[in-house]
Amino acid sequence: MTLRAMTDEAGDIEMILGTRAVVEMLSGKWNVDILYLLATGTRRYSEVLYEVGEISKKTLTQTLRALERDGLVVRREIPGVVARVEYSLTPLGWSITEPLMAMYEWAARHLSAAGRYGERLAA
Amino acid sequence: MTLRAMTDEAGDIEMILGTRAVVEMLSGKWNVDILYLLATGTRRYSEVLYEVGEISKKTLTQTLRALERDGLVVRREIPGVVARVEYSLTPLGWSITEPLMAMYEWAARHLSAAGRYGERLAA
DNA sequence: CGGTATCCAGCCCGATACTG
DNA sequence: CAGTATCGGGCTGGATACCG
Repeated sequence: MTLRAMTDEAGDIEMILGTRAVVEMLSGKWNVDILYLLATGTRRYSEVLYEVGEISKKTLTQTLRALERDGLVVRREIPGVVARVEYSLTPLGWSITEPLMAMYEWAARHLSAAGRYGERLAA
Repeated sequence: MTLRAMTDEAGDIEMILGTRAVVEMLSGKWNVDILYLLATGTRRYSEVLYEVGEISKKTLTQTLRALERDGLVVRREIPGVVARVEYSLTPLGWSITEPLMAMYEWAARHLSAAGRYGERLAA
């Protein structure tokens, strides 16, 4: 669907609000990383901490809580002697991989050729 | 294309970097608004200032410069007695409306049903 | 193990005032 | 008209230490 066809049937304001909402859900230094990680399977807190890299525990908790509030991630406590928590994508979380793919494909077609996102983030 | 098919042929790191790059280009309070505005046609600085709403001149200039550095927007000075500058989308700027549409469509399908976009969702 | 509590630096963004 | 200069508040994210 094109932008033009879109603007004909949806108010520009709704488009702005909707798009902004998605961008905000994905904004933050680690949101995309965590979403992609959980898309490869459920992880425990400490696994996310280790696999994401240099993220601090505070920031990890903050980010996971935000993703949870947005309905993209579920937090599940596993009963036991020691604390054990698992995080995984919700159906909504899975569905957002579609726009995520659209973004990646766009970047691959328009940015990677120019080597334009190599310096954006050193992970 | 699915996430799974994607991860098979592209490194996870490239996916993260590419997606992050797009999110960063769109992050910021006014980026999406300005992109959608310019998608409806070229505007002068003062027109953008008025049509976007409560944005300050400083922030508008900052945002336009950032979009320009990212190659999404062109700035053109029109010779004349008084200063006059026009902003419009580049081909790259036009092309990014595709992921933008993907985000809006996702929001329309998954978020608008739950009410306002500002609200959080239940899992 | 899976978090909180605290402190703190940096940046994003706005308000206001001034300029070629 | 299209900015820049300056000031400052608020939020984000990291460092470190502590806890059930």
